[in-house]
Amino acid sequence: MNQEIEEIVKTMQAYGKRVTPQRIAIFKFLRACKSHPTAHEIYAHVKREYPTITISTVYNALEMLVEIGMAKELGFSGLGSRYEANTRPHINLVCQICGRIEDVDDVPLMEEMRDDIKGRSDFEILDQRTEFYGLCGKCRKAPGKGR
Amino acid sequence: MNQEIEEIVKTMQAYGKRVTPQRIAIFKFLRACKSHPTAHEIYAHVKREYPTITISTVYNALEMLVEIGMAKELGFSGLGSRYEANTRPHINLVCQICGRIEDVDDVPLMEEMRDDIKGRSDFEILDQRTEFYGLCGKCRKAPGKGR
DNA sequence: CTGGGTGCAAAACCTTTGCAGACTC
DNA sequence: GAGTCTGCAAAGGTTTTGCACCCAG
Repeated sequence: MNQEIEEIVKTMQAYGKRVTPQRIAIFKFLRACKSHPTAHEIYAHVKREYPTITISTVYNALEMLVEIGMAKELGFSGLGSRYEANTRPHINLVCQICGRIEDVDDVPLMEEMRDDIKGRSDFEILDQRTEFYGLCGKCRKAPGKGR
Repeated sequence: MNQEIEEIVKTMQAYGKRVTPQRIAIFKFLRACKSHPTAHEIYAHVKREYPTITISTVYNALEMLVEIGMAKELGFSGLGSRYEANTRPHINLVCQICGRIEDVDDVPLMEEMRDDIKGRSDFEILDQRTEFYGLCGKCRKAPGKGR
């Protein structure tokens, strides 16, 4: 953990961003939490430690984390955005029943696809997002147990 | 065009949905429009032909189209959702300057990736979304000309 | 005719903005 | 100390909801 915190502190400083305890707390939660939380979920969690924090501070911090490349924002239909600290290219498996999101890392095909697109168009790729929607293992086995 | 309309009418009927002129107009626009419009853009366009239509009817129709598999909704951070009638698996290239979205069809790697994920996890894949973010050809050549 | 859809208004929700005071650097 | 960030309040924009009337089946 300390190592990760040092990394984020250095990155923030490199970008001229100020290191505040609220920002550290938000990042720590995002890093530890595998569930791709919404801004409100992050807010609810961090509020335990910093009861005076507001949602606007959370949005502010998240925007900054995305800007310096330490977080990613995933916009979904209607439900608002979810955030994740896994910034390496990976695939998200989104369960349509329980809403949970699993990561799948180390997918060499993602790079292949990137190269394929590069060869086909004059689009300059800077970032990517790959998602599969369906049913996670739990929800397949336990129908009707969703949110 | 008539063929496509017949197809959507049949599909709607198969799902027990009512076929209204507003819904046809919305679908026709979505089918013809390559720009992945927002609900408001669709509303603005269809309003020319049906001046009494409201945004809630548009949302209603779009929800139905997504439900019966004739349209897809792409949620983005903050800016609201965009809709498309291209329901085959494809890649979207999203320009971060001008906001335009290009489709890339016929990417066999998408299927390979699907199979790869199937082999790795017990997640049942029903749908997918693949996007690359960056600069489209025009915006690469003409910097500062964005929206 | 019957139920679903449209259109209207209002509400709900998420996110952004403006600003005074606090804190990092 | 200077300037950014926080916290508070309010606004903005998108999407949803409730309901009377209307129309497709």
